[in-house]
Amino acid sequence: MQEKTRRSFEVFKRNMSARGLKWTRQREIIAEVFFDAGDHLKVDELLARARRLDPRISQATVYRTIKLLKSWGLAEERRFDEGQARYEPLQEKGLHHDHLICTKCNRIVEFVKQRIEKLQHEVAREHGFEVTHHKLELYGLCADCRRR
Amino acid sequence: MQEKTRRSFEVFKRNMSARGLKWTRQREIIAEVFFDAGDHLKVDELLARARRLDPRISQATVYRTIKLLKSWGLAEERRFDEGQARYEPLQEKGLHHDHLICTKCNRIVEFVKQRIEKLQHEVAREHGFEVTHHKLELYGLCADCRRR
DNA sequence: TTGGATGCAAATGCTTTGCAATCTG
DNA sequence: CAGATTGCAAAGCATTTGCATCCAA
Repeated sequence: MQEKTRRSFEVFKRNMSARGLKWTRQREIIAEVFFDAGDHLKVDELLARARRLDPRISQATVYRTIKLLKSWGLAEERRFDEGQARYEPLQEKGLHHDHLICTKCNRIVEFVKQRIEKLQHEVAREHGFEVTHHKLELYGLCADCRRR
Repeated sequence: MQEKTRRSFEVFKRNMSARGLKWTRQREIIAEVFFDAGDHLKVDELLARARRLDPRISQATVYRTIKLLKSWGLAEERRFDEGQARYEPLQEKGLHHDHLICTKCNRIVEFVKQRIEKLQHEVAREHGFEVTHHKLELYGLCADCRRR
């Protein structure tokens, strides 16, 4: 298990006991797989990886566990232009990032651009809005796919 | 019917005959309601309005008509943080805009910010990407809801 | 007349939920 | 042991589709 996985893992575990919830084999496996992946996994991918460690894990449990992770700020749901949602481990708060998505190979690259965030707040202010969160997705071809 | 509605309406009609498709009562009503609304309608809202003009129109036909509108660049599908998609009439090409969405009253405000678009291309270039389209949504409270 | 269009209901794909059986604290 | 959790299958939603009927060209 990677170091950052361990940290998130512990937070998850602590949240469980703090709320009188139970620490089960399923939750342990799902959390480990999820935090270790670091990727933008879909539920079926997460389920497949979890089942390598224990074939009896059900899809329902994966959905239920993700819901807990989301509610405690440990996971974020992303909906790109696909049918299913993807989930991504959230490390420390405040480090918001956005995504570049290759429409050919589905590669997902994260980026941070302070100046864009600033301009967003500027736009919001002009319209009297107070922004709580935002979504910025850039779709196109990645370097590899452009060459082909 | 508004003037801009009429223009889109004619483009739609011309596309029909040019492709050997038929101009039906349903398509006429759905297109008129859609272009006149100018808003970000959900399918059930569009259906309700269409049924005021003809109660027999089916949901399936609304979905099928929207699919045509999308494929000809006359409608754009938007997926904010809701279950259902919203559709918006697309006037002339090239005038891209983004959205501010009030999480309390669901008001949707459109905006254009050239400098953000520029920065997006800059980010893409840094990562070797070639952007074809993007999605920028700012969620928060609108001026009215902030006061309350 | 005839192939496209419609309405209906059934089918989909993703996600959620009810419930009996099974575990954890 | 009580109450939380799980697996399973059924239910929910938004959207799509098969098919018999209908209609525009």
